Amino acid sequence: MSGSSAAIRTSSKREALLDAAEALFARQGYRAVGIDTVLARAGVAKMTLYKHFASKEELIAAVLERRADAVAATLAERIAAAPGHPRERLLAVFDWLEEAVRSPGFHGCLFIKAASEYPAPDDLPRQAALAFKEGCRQLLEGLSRDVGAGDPQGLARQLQLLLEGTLVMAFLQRNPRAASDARQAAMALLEAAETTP
Amino acid sequence: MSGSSAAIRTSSKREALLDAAEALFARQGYRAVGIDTVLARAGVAKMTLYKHFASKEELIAAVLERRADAVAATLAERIAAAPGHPRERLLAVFDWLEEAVRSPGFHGCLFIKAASEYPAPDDLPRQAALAFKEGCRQLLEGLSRDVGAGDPQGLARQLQLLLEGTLVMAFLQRNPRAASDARQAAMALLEAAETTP
DNA sequence: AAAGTAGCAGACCGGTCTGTCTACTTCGAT
DNA sequence: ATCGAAGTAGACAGACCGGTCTGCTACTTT
Repeated sequence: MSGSSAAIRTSSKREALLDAAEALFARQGYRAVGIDTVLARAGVAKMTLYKHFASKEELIAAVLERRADAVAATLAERIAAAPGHPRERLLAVFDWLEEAVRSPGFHGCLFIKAASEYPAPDDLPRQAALAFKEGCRQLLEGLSRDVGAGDPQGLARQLQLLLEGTLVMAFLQRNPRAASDARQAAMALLEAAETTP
Repeated sequence: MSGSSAAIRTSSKREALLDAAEALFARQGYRAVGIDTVLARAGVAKMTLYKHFASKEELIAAVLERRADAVAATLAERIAAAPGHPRERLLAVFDWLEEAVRSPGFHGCLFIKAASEYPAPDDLPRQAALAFKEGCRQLLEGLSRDVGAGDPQGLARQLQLLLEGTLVMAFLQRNPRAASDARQAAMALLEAAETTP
């Protein structure tokens, strides 16, 4: 089995580590969870972890990158499945948000928390978080352009504030209501941006 | 000096500890900073810390409570100083936000980060964060009522999303632009809420 | 002057952290 | 059958953690 270094990148042990790490970090925080806890949950030996990742920080970064890809794929899917009207496609993002926040596995935004715990500019987790949020912004900007907003970049940034605010408040209050508030606010901003070119 | 327990609560050592802790926690995170680092910065002995606070977690909670009071006082002041029009008073909150986010001492919201690092429902820091954000919501609700919004509670929750989103994005991007986006979005939401009672 | 107290420095405790290393097993490919 | 890679268990290092405890100093109150 898997003798090449390409295979290492998709090793089942590697996936098990990422699964365990993501679940534990999401629930308890990054610094609060030790390597040994991750190993025990993944059923993997310590040396195997350090064969795949140079350090705990790189493990965290890998978790974030995998999660970023998963979110991007899900969002693309939802947008493609939405009715053709650009407005509906943009609102599909907020529909996804509502679902994400309602999910029992939701324990706050993995990226925001990562940046909170590794705040130095050159910390890997912070960089991964920044890259992900920039990707979200670009997605919203494209959708904003499609709806014909006068200032699609500005609208995208405003919508992102609603999105991030929802992630924070839903986590803090343990209550998904923020998501419907965000959707309603997004519609209002959308209307204002459409009529004010 | 200060022999009574009332005096202990305003001891200069206590203030020094809170000052040092707040500065260090804000910059590096709560779990990343050890007790000894706080002690060294405050110039205080370990036993003195544990005379004032039962644990590190209670120190953190005390930092958050003091900060909550300070923010509430500043906000009340700004609102009182704003022109009489209710709309201007509400926007004064966003003016404060812009200043807070522009300040060189800004390293993200102390409360959001506390909840990220101590996410269990019965963790003191999380509870302090929740209480503070609820206070913010109530403040916004009062101001929303004053401007004559049809649904002041809903508007307040929407505005809070913008606020929290700004704190997150300004921290992540190390860029205060989010604050002006939030202000602009707030004005749009305000207008929509005024005309749609 | 005497007594009490707030604060000091720093040793100390048990435990946990990340990361390294060794010796052994498992198993597929040759 | 054998060789080598991947993985395992677990000891180990060295640092650091939060928290406790013991003396000692200096000052305030009586």
